[in-house]
Amino acid sequence: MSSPDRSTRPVVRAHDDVLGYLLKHAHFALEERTDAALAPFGITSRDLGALRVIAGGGARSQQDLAGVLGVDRTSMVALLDILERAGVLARRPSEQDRRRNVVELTDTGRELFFQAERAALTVEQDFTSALGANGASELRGALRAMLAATAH
Amino acid sequence: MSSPDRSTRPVVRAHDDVLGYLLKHAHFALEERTDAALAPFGITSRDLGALRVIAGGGARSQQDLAGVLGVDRTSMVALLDILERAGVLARRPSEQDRRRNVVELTDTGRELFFQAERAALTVEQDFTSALGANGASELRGALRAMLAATAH
DNA sequence: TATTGTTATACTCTATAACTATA
DNA sequence: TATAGTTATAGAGTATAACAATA
Repeated sequence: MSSPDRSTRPVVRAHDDVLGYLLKHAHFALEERTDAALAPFGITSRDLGALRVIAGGGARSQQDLAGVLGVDRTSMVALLDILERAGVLARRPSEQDRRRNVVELTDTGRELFFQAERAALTVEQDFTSALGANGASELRGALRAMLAATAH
Repeated sequence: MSSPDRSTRPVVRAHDDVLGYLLKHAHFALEERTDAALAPFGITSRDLGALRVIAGGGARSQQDLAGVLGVDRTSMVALLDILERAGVLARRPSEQDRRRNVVELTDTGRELFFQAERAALTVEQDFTSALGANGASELRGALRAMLAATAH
């Protein structure tokens, strides 16, 4: 009845109504905690992402790996340098195409990966504990659905 | 019976099982689309975030504003410089404390904000359209709940 | 002496271009 | 000629330190 403008033109949105804000800060908070949990292992959450792809056999070369991780191939070099120097992984030229580097985890690297992954998983579970039993998987499902629907 | 390891030590997770990956890419995709939709207005999604806080009256000084947005006060200067030069907002010394700058939207700035916000909202709605009627608000609720529970 | 806004500087991260070795 | 890895360089973004005005 009065103030029809209230419903026509909404008031300024609060921060936590803005999806971009929520996604950004949720990601930031989770990454912060994950990095803290991974610090004892001497790796970051980004390193763990690379190790996960390598461990899963999802990349046949450094360039593949860079593509999957969404980083430049030149950035990949330094990232692998550090992990190789730490004895976590090893590079060797591919036998099919000697221009390519096959990247593999060392034995200690594989062990490190599984321990670090377990630590990261614990952080995730703690992070989503407020969502209840099904909430976490529903959240993942929603995010997956959005990404799938908007993939160009 | 065979391969009990399969259930004890899970196989390497797929990318889209990792919450951090999902949050990061969802945020990135949304920001990309929002920035594209805001380009005709000459602002970015970060600018819009600042305009939203200013329009909502949620900051009493540049430092306040920087704090709310989670950026450094020195980074705030350049951001406001651009928007002020564009005639979107104006700075004036506070009457209570002349060290502080009160930041306010100009008339054209307020109009720009509402139009840009409407465009951003359309992008959000399109982005979450795969989630159905309640899905989007459930997603926001889940993200809000996580952030609230993990706020230190 | 402490604080706000500002500037100058340094540092990090990433992207671009050029080089090598292989194909 | 084209591609994979590497290196060197430059650019954007951000943080750190120092300065002027005000409290």
